[in-house]
Amino acid sequence: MDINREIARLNTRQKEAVMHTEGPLLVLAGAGSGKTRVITTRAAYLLHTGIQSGSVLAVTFTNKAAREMKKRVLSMLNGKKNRRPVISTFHSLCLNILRREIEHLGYRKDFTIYDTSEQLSLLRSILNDIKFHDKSFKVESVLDRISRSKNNIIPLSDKESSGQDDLGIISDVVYPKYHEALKTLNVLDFDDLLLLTLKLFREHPAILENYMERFRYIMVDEYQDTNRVQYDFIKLLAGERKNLCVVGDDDQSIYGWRGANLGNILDFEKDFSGTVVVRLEQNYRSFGHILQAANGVIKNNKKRMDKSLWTAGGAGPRVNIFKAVDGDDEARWVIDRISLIQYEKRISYEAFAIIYRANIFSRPFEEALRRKRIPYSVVGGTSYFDRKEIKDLAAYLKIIANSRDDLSLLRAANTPRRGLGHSAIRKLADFAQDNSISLLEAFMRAGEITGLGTRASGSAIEFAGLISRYSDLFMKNREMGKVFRSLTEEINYRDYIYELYKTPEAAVRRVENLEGFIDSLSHYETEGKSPSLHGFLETLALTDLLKEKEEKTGRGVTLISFHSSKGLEFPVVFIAGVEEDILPHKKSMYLDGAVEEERRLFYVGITRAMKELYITYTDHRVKYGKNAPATPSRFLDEIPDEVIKRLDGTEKTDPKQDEKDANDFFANIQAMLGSRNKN
DNA sequence: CTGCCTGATCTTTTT
DNA sequence: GATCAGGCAG
Repeated sequence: MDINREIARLNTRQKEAVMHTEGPLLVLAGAGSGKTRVITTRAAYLLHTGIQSGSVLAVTFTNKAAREMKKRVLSMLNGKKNRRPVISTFHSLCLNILRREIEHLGYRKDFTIYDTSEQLSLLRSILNDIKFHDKSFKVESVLDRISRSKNNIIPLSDKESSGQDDLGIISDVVYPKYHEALKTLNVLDFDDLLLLTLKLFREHPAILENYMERFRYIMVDEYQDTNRVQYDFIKLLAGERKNLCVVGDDDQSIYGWRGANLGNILDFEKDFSGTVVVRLEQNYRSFGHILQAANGVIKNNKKRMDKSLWTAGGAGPRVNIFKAVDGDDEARWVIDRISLIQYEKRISYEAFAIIYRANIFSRPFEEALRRKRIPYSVVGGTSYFDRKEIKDLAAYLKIIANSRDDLSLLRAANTPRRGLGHSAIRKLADFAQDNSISLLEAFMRAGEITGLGTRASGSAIEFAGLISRYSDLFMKNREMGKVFRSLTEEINYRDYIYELYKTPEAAVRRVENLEGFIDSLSHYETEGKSPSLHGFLETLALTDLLKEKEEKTGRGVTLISFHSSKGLEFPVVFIAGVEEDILPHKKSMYLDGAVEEERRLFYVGITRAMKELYITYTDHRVKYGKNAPATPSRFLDEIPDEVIKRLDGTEKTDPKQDEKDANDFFANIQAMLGSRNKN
């Protein structure tokens, strides 16, 4: 594909964004306005104008976005493989920098990364150590506080108005201990990746200078989702040159609750003088009526940059609103409707999505779908619980890669059981402490520990031997997959699985996971340029291999939360449970600005729809076991009357309008089938 | 260790 | 009302 032809296909605004290469640029990209296309074309264009390969940096939040962009840029750069931008997530960009430079901060180079569950077990063990057993505090909330303070995003109101609450006090006590523990374990958490890179840049201007020289053109995707640390990092890297292009949509900022700072995008012009602002308002996704509904809703927000979506396409059918009796009725009605549309119009089930506020609402829809034997897939939820075997084996790999990771060592040492009980572990840990050595070294020297039984010390020594033997093998051997397989065989992990899971089906599934895990290592090894165990563990930490597989297998009707739906599109969308206390959520009503975020959520949901949009709510809904009356969401009133079609007899509809709607819909089936891949 | 009971909680999620 | 974590007894 030729870059000039690509540019010729853009609209005026998009072109403006692509061709404006020097100085700060803010691209306000409305939903469905071809945002990704602009970023990728811009990257390709920059390289085309002769800018050095590797000087163009595009930062995203998710691996999925990064992957998609790489693919598209690559296809535009056909024949010029030597020219390619750096496209990376915040986290993996920082990880790469730290791998190279972290010694300047007094850390070791061979660190490994802890995921959330490992952070939690570390915290639990710290709380145990300080004999803090107050069960009114959840470890999760302590971790949340620590993470917030690491990201420098605790709202002032927390510290000042409410004073220091109890959770804050305990978090303040635990934070330094947690930090210290990570350092001795030679481990970083996700927040550290960003935070330490920022620290590195601040404390070592020469290093920052290096990276500023390297990345001369910076682009940031989903800028409305950046937090304080990310903002500082980008600002520092952009330096005086300020060839910084940020792309985002303040109207789609829905992650304020986890630290995203809407101010970053709203104040961009102020922060970077001379900013050029380009608004992308032409929408290529949805019919006009859907956009009118979206515009009508979002314009009620005070904190936003004024803009409004439009389409060169048709108005399409009106937005359908249905009031159900209760939650079950709502689910039944939605599924009947899906069934009807799919039968009449011969569209595949993949064309439908049901969007809700909280994952718990998927339940009645799942049941109704199952009853009708309609295929579906639920996106999100916490399904990553059932991967114990992955965590077990990852613990082995982690202690092999990082001999200081005591926590992983403990997990590995007892799975499968190796006859090392509480007291033996206690003695080993004390010995390590007294001699200020790592736990693994203590295992090696278990023979020296007085009061440790011969059986226990034998076990410990044997385990330490196993780890060091495999450390060597992983270092030397080029076939890590094979080495790993022999490790799992040596520890009889398969037998352990069969022992653990009574039913054969469960055991078989686990064994499949085990096999899949080994395969993913082999696969990583053959794909990558210079594979290493550390590299594999990084991929594991920064990308969820299992989850990505699930995404691909996603079949049938999609059940999804507002949050997860961002960035996706579906021909026919149902938004369910549009009621007060659900949307806006009950807990958002007291928080300043939170209702506006709820409104954005609704806006995101509406703008997922390409051809048809259905909004449902109920008269009564079962809440906490009680059947309580429900009130339609205040946001419903914000949709202009003329684009609404009531399907519940609340309003008399003009039969002629109905016929017109049906015709519009029919006329667009072709488009619906052929336009899944926009842009 | 396992399984049962009790009580607390009931938004959203990526890396 | 359902679910899950943590406590406690066996």
